[in-house]
Amino acid sequence: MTEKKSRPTSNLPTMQDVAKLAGVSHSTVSRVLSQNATSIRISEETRQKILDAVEQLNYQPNMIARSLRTQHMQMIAVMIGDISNAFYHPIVRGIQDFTDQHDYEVLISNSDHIYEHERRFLNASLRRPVDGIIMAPHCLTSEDLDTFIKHSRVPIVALGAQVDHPSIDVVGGTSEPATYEAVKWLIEVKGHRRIGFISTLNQMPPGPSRVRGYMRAMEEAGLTIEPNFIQQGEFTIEGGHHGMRAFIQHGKLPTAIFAANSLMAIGAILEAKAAGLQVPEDVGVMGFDDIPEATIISPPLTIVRRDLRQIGRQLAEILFDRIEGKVTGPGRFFQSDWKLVIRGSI
Amino acid sequence: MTEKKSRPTSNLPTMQDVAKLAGVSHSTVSRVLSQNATSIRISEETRQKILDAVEQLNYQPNMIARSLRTQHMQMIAVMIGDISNAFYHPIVRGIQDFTDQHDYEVLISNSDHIYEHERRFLNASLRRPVDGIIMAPHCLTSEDLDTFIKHSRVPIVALGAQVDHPSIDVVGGTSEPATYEAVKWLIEVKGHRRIGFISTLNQMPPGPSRVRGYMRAMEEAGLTIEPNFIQQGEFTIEGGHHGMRAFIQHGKLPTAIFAANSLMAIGAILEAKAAGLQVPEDVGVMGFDDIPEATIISPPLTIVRRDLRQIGRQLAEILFDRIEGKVTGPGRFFQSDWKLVIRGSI
DNA sequence: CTGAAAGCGCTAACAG
DNA sequence: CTGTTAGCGCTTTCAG
Repeated sequence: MTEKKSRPTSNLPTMQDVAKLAGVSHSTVSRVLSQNATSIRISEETRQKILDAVEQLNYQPNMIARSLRTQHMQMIAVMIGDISNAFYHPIVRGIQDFTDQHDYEVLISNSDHIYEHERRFLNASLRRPVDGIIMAPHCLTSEDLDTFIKHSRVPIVALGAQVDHPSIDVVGGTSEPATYEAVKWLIEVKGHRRIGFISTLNQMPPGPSRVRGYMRAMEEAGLTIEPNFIQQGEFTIEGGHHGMRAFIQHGKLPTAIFAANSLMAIGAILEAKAAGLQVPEDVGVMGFDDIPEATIISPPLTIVRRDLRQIGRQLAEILFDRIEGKVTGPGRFFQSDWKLVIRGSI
Repeated sequence: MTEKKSRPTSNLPTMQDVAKLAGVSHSTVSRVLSQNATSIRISEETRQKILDAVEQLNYQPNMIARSLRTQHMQMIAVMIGDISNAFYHPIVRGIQDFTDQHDYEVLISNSDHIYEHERRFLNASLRRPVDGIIMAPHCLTSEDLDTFIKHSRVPIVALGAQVDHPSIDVVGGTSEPATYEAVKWLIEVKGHRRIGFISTLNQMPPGPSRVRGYMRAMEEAGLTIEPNFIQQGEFTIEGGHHGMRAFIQHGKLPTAIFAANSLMAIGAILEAKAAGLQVPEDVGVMGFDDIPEATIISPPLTIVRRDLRQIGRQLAEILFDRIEGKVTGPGRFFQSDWKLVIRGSI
């Protein structure tokens, strides 16, 4: 009844309110507030009036309206596999280190390594146009990505070497060489000859590359990979349980087991200990990636370490190169560093 | 040069494109696409034409434009303390269980328990108007929240009993009673009399409530809390190291130590073992909240368990009650359930 | 049942 | 230096 204007969709002050209070036009307010280095200058007097009004009303520009106009959201979307997996935490942190500095927001999705979720993520990023995408794709085919790219110009950076698309930047490529080096170290330095491997056996990254690294090292050393040397397990603690159980049931235990990630390695150790085995005396275990759990488990896990937070920062940096137009052209590839961290588990 | 229209801000098809292709007006397209149960009906023929055009162009409505119009984003903001803390993972998952179903997006921020970050979060939620907020506030004062609420109608649900604001829903209230029960159990069932406690000593939740629960149980049992029984430590593994080290250096070790969260409990166990102590023989340790690390550590941790994923779902549900207008009025309070899970560490 | 037209709040020419 | 104006892409009256 007392309403005068149309529906007051929100009680937030708008630029108009600020303008009215300051006695100027809304575009002047806009100019003061978005002080992009346009050579235009505003008289110190009006500027101050406006700033006062802003203060008084606690005005905050509406990002939706701004986005609609400028066609960018100040927001990137990040798809990780699983928020519960500590592997992703430093990566997300690294990304946020960067986006915080650039005043961008981060939308996080879990794919759970499910194809449908990965597709949904892509579509959501289309509908709610984000300025860039960082993803750790697992199931997405090159075609999916292709279709997406055709429909949208949003730059994408992928984590993991598996995405093979000419206009997607990729950070990764550590899986094969790092696994190779690690297994080689197991053979040459630690003297193991019967080395087992736990990984998923499907085609989803990073399983295949790590298996390849393992096989290359074994073959180069002239070691035979016995049929039961490669056991199946998901990239979780349970996967590790499962893999180790399979080894134990087979009877002829390898002397060392390389697990394709550290969660599996931990599961494997837990399972071995539960079965009354000593680690590393009866069987050594090695993992991939340094997660906090690696030093909680006893014995602490020997692992391949990458600087995950740095990788996160790098992902963001690479993405922003494109968002800001500093880089155009075909997708680039960045290989991460890694090193062995030797602890007690092998 | 070949451009006809103004700048093609994006190559995404718009509703106009669909309309043109289908030979109708864009408002008709809108009506077909946002099939809100308005009694208005569209002829099956036009509808099909439009749907075909949508399909052909792979059209996805632009959420920014829609949001500007409808004044809601289909998005909620979640502020957690720290993405690396496993405590938050099932909570975030629970929230996403709910939002996925309702087709809402989730914006995640870490506060790192830093006041400035918490304020920034609130302001960001104002600028980019989200439809609702779920937060685990640590440093924010009631005044901060008050100011925020005055400026915005966005509903807020807080995790933890510490927020005392009449229009914020709260889920929590487990800290004091659960700690009390746990310590009581330590005394009555396990027969401990010298029980230590590790927590932060500042006023930031959930420290104080847990300390209170501990003190109440001790006092009720007529047990004296010796000066060195309460040790300082952050809510991290390092905090636990630190606390346990303090106990050890003091010489007179309690027989049992309750750590205000499980990360600290793990740090404490690690430190005790490093010092050559046996857990639980020399000193028992108990934690708060069931995180995966609790069963990786040896001995596995005895803890207070809450159904964190369920709490996440509940948070979202409570929030949506308000987003959808099903609930209005003063803030409600929801107490979570908990129970003791007895494992090897005490 | 469908089209025309009016904005949501903001930015960015274009005039003055 | 500042105001006027024209949209960004969509939803939603209001006419027809």
